[in-house]
Amino acid sequence: MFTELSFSERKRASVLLGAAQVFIEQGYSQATMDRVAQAAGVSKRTVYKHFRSKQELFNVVVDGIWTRITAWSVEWMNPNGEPRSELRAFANEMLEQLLHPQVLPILRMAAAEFMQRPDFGREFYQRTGSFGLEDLSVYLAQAHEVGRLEVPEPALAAAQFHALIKDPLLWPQMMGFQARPTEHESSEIIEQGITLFLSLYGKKSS
Amino acid sequence: MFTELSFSERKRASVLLGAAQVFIEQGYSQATMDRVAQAAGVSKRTVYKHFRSKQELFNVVVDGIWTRITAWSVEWMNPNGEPRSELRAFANEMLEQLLHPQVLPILRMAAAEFMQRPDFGREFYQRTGSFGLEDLSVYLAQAHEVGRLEVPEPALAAAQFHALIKDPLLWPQMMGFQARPTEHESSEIIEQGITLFLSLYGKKSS
DNA sequence: GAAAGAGTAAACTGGTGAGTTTACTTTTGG
DNA sequence: CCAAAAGTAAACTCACCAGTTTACTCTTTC
Repeated sequence: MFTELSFSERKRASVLLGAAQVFIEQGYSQATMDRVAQAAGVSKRTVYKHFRSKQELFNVVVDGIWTRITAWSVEWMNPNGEPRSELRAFANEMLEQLLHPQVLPILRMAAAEFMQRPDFGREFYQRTGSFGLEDLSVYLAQAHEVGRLEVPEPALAAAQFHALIKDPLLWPQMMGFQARPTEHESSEIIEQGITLFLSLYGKKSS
Repeated sequence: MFTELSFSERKRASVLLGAAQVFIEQGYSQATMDRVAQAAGVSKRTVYKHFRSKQELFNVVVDGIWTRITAWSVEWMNPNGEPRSELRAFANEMLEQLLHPQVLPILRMAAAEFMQRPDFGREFYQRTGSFGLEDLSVYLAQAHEVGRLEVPEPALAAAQFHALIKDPLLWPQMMGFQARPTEHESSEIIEQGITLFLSLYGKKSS
């Protein structure tokens, strides 16, 4: 069943959609409210009916995208499963989130924006930093418990694994390269990352 | 012997200094040319005598800081040295560059700016991506040659080591945390990173 | 030491863009 | 069906800021 949206609610949704599009392709300061209204197919006055200011609109847009994207949890990780394939699944899932076409522009704008607003920046990081980091940490601890892995410091190890996968794929994207890595490149990085990771934390027996 | 600077050259230097300061603390679009002139202790007209436009001034400032910072080479790495201490020295040197107080704002502005200018972004990345990556790769290849390490794919391994050190320290900074990591935190990350790295690429004998 | 080139302060131009107002039309809900 | 709430288009206010002009003064150089 579809949720019925009133006329007004539909307009509000249009504004958010248009704003997301414009902010993502122009960045905060380049985006104009006229452009937003145009992209939303709505009058400028309507934009201001729903959102007090450009800044407020921006906050709502970022928050919406961000919530949708970071709302994944990794409860499905199985401590008794074969570590290599558990880690592979995690890595693929993480990349799915990170390389989502809406994420990168948000990260970039965020980096620039938060130069001015360190308070907001901190709160933002709580969510960014995550990207499944805590869940991974929990999995590692459990797998250690169960004897599948040997991970005395799960939090540290989780950060290391995270870095091995995230950095080589995200950093070049952040810094100007726009081509999304090919399936082949990503899986090379993932497999080699896992190999390195397991060389220290894997059970010698397996 | 000091290089003598003419009156005019000194003014130009002031402009660059003031501009660097203003751009770093305000970001490109927030910074105004009046503010730059003021910070430089110079009239606005003089700013425009030396630089055609705000954009040109920005380019020169970024380029200057960037060149100064990335102009380090790692020729001193010794393939016959003890790998752990060679890697430790490399990591410390890299952090020195990365956490330089002028670098972070530039990285952030770059991320935001280059959203609009992918061409410049690419060139920028050649230098960013590096941060000693190539030198590290060469070292690993040589150490492999000499039998100190076992690194069949030096470029890949270099990227992995880079990620292990860079990501956990730089990413939180990028995304809003402003406190520079303590000496203790960094060295923990470095030591654990090296341990993981050597567990796969180190000679079993050593 | 005088002309040319560089610097200064302050006012000005022109464009842009956030947010508002106006005069009107459309949608909604009792 | 009819008020009031919401929407529309377009013109308007107002602040801000890149870049220029003016009417001077200070440095340099020949």
